[in-house]
Amino acid sequence: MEKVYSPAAIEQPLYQHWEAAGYFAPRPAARSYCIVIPPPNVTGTLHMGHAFQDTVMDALIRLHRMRGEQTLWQVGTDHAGIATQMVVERQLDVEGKRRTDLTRDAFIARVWAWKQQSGSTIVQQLRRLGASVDWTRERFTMDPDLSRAVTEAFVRLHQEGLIYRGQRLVNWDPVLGTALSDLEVLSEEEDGHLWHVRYPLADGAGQVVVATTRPETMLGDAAVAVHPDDERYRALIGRKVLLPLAGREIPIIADSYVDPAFGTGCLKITPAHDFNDYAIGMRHGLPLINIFTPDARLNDSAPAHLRGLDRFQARERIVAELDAVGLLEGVEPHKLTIPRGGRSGAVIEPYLTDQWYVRIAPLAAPAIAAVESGRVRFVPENWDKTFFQWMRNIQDWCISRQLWWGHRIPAWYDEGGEIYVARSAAEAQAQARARHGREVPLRQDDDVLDTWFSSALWPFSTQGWPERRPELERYYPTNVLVTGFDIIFFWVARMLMFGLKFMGEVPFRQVYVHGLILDADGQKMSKSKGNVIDPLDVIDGIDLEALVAKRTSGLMQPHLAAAIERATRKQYPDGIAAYGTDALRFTFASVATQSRDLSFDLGRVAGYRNFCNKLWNAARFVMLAADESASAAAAASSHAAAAATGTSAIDVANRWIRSRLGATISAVERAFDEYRFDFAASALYDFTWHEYCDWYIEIVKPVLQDASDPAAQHAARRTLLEVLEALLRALHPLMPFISEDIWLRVAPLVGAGGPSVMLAPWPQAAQFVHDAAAETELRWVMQLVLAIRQIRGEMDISPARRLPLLLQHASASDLQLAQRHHALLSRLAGLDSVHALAAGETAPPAAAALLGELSLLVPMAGLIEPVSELQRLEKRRQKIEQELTKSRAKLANQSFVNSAPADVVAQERGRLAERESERAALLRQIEQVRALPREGV
RNA sequence: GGGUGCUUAGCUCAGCUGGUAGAGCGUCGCCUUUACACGGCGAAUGUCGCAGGUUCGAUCCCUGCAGCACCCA
Repeated sequence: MEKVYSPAAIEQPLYQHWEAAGYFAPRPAARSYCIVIPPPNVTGTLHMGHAFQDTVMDALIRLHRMRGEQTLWQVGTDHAGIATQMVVERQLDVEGKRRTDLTRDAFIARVWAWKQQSGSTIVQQLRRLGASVDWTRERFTMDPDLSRAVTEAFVRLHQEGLIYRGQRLVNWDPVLGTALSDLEVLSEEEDGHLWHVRYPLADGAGQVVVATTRPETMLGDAAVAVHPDDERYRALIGRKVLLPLAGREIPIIADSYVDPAFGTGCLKITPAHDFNDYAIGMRHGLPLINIFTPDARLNDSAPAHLRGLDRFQARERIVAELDAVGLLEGVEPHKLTIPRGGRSGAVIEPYLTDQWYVRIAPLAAPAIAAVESGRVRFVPENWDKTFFQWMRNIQDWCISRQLWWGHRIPAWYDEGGEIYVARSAAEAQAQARARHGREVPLRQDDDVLDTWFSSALWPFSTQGWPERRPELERYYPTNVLVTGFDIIFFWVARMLMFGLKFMGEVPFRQVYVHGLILDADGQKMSKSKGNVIDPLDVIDGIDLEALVAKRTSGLMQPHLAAAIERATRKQYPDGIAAYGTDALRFTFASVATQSRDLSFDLGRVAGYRNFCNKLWNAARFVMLAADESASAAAAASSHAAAAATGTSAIDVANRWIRSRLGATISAVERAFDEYRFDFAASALYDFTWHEYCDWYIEIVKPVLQDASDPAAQHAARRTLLEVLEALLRALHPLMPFISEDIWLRVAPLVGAGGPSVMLAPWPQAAQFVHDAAAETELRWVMQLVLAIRQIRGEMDISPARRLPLLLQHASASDLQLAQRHHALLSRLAGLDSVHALAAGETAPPAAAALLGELSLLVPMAGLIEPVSELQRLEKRRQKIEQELTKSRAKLANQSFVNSAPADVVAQERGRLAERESERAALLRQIEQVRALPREGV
C-alpha cells in the first residue's frame, strides 16, 4: 500500500470494474428494495443538490444490497421540455436560424441529435459519485415505452373526465410563447409604480380615480369596482364611466374583494388579464376583452394607433396620452409582486387561451388520504403539513405547453373542431369515422405535455407500465423516495396522485425529504452570487484560475464578474484541492441532519479526506502486522473466538474492541433506519479514529513487538484484521471506494474473500457481542492513561521522559488491573515503573490525579514545579467546589428530594459523595505541595 | 396577509421521551514515538436569541417578543 491515500488512483478503475462486472444489477432474493432516482434533466449537469441526494440514495442502496435484498436503483433522465428546447434554439440562433425556419420534425430530429451527443453529461458525472445504479435499465422519459405510458395515462384520464380542454386564464410566457403551470412561475417583489388615473363618468357628472400598477391593461377594462360598504362611492354603484382612450362605457360595480384602503379604493377590472379580475368578472358576468397578441403586443382590440406596441412601450404611451388629456392624477413608487417565468425570466402575462387541464380534486383526495393514513410517510414527518396545505388548496393543473419538444398531446380535431382523444392517429380516425360515418381529415393538437406529467408516471412507467411485467410487480411500490422539499409539489404530490390512480397503490412507502445544500455561510448557491461549488471540482480539485473562469463566465449580469472574482480569489487562494469522492460523500452524510438548510463547508471535506487517510494508514499498519504471519493467521482461524472470552490483557482488549464495533454497527443501522446519515457518519468516524486507531492499535503495538507470547500476538493480529474487515463493510455504503480498495486486500486474510465488498454481507452486530466487563476494564485503563497524560501535558514534561507512578488507596481490583495491564500502561502513559503504596505509607511530594478512590501520584523529584502543580490543583478544586455547591443546594431542597424520581435523587447523592471525597483528596494534596520548600527564587 | 422552520463554543452544526451542554474545523502549548504531520499528546472557550410561564428542575414543554430563512397568496 502507498503511504498516502490517493483517491484519484483508486476510484475510477474500481467503478469501471464494478459496472463492467454487472454488480449494480439486482440479484434475485426474497425481499426486494427499490429506489427510483429523481430523473435529472437531460440538459443538466451535476450540482451539489444532486450529489448530496445521490450519495444518500447510493448509501441506502448499497446497504440493502449488502443485506442480501434484491436491490434496484432505477436510473434515468427526463426530457425537460422547455429547457431542452431552449438549448437547441440557442444553437440555431448561432446559425442565424429560428425554430420556425425548420419543420417540426426537423427540429425534433435536431433535439435528438443534441441529446445523443451531450445529453449524457449528468449520467457520466453520476458515475464519478460511485452511484451503483443499474445502467442496463437506464430510462428516458421520451423513450418509446415511456411515451406510450404517457399517452395511455392521458387517454384514461380523459375517458374518465379527469382531463378537459378549456379556455381559461393561464400563466403565459410571451417570450417562450407557452403556458406554464402555477409552479413554474416565480413571483418576486420588485419596484414599480402606482398610477392614479381619472375615469370620467359617462354622464359627465364627475369622475372616479382608479389606482393601477398596469395602466396599459386599461384598454381591456370591463368595469370599475368599489367595495359595497365604501361610503365614498356608494352613490356611484350601477352608474357608468367612459373608459379613456378606448371610448367604451363600462359599469361601476360593487364587490367585497376590493380593499377600500388600497390606492383610491376604486379598482379597474380587466378580466382577461388578471386572475383576480377574472374571478370578479365571472361573478358579475363581465366580458373578457383580450388586448394582447401571444407575444404581448396590443392587438386589434386596441385603438388603431396603439396596435402592435409591445406591452411595456404601450404602458409609456398610454400614461403619456392620459397625462396629455389631463386624466393622469399622479404616480407614486410602489413595490409589487412580479411573476416571472422560471426558465425565460420574462414577466408572465395572465392570458386567455385554450389549454388542457387535469381536474385535480378527485386525484388529490386519495393522495391526501394516503398520507393521513400513514401509507406514505414523510421523513421528517413535519413535511406532511406542507404537503397537506398545498393539496387542500390545489388548483387544476394546466398540462399543455406550446412547445415542440415533448409528448405530443394525443388529441385530434376534425374540421368542425370536434375532439378525438386516442392512443394513435388510427384510433382517432376510427372514432371520427364512427361519428361522421365517413373518413374526415384530422389534425393532431400541436401542443405537448408538461414534462412533469411524464415524471409523475416515473415509478411505474420505468417498469413497463401499462404492461404488467414481473419487474413492475416486484418493484412497485418502491421503498423510499429521496428528494428535496422544493419539489414536493412539482413531483412528489403528482407521483402520488398518478400512482394511486393508475396502480391503485402509493408509489413509495416513505419520502425522505432532505434540506437544501447551501454554501459555508448559509447562502444559497447561485451563479449570480458566484458561490457555486461543483461537486466534481471537490473530487478532482481545481486551480484558482480555472475556478475564477468558471464562476465568471456565462453570467446573466456580467457586471457582477469583478466582485465574484475578488471574492473567489480571497476565499480560495489556492483553488480547491482534490479530496476524492469518498471524502465528499462522507461530508454529505455528516451534514445530512434534519435541518432544511445544510451548509457545505470545504473544511469538513478536508477533515473527512484526512479521515480517509487515517483509515488508509491504519490498514497499512494492519497489513504490515499481518504480513509477518499471514499464513499462520489464515491457518488458525478459530483462535479469535477463544480470545473473546480470555482475561489476559490482550484478550480483554480484543473483547473490548469487538464489543465497541458491535455497538457501532448497531448505531449505524439505527441511524440508517431513521435516515440520520449524520449519526451514521459520526458513529463510524468515532469508532474508526477514536477507538480503533487511537486505542486499539496503540494497545496492540507492544503485544506485536513482544515475541515471547506468540498466542497473544496471534490473537491481536486476528482481531486487528477481523475488526478492520467488518469495519470496512460498515463503511462501504458511505465510502464505497476506499472501503473496496482496502477490503480486497484485507478480506482474504480473514478467509472472507469475495469479488467485492459491495457484494459482501452487511456486518452483523451479533458477531461482535457486547462485553460490559471488557468495556469497564478498558475504561479504567484509559482513564488512568489519560490522567497521567494530563499531568504530563500540563506540567510540560517531555513525552520522552519516562515517569514513575505510585498508586495510593488502591483497591484489590485496582491492583489486579494495574498488574494485568502493566505493560500497556507503561507504554501508553510513558511510565517506567508502577508501585502501590502500602496502607499508611507516606507518599513523596508528587503531582496527583484521582481515579475514584484511587490516587495516581507522579513524584515531583525535580521535574515538576510545586508552584505549577499547586495552580493545577487549585483550578481543579475550584471547579469541584462549584459543583459541590450546586449539588448541595439541590439536595437541600426538600421539594427536589420529595418530587424527583428516586434514581435521580440517588444519582445526585452519589455525585455529591464522589465530589466530596475528591475534594478531600485534593485538599490533602494541596496541603502537601504547599508544605514543600520553594525552589529557585 | 397565511404557513413552515431556524437562533447552542470564533466558524459550521449535533443534542434521544425535561435531570448540571457535545463534534468537526479553527485557536494555544508540547512532540521528527518505527500506520498516518492529511499525524500524536494536552489545553482553553458557551447568561443554549430575549422576556415570561409550567415544573423540585427547562437548551429541551407553553406563551409573547425580536432577528433570520423558506413556502404560499
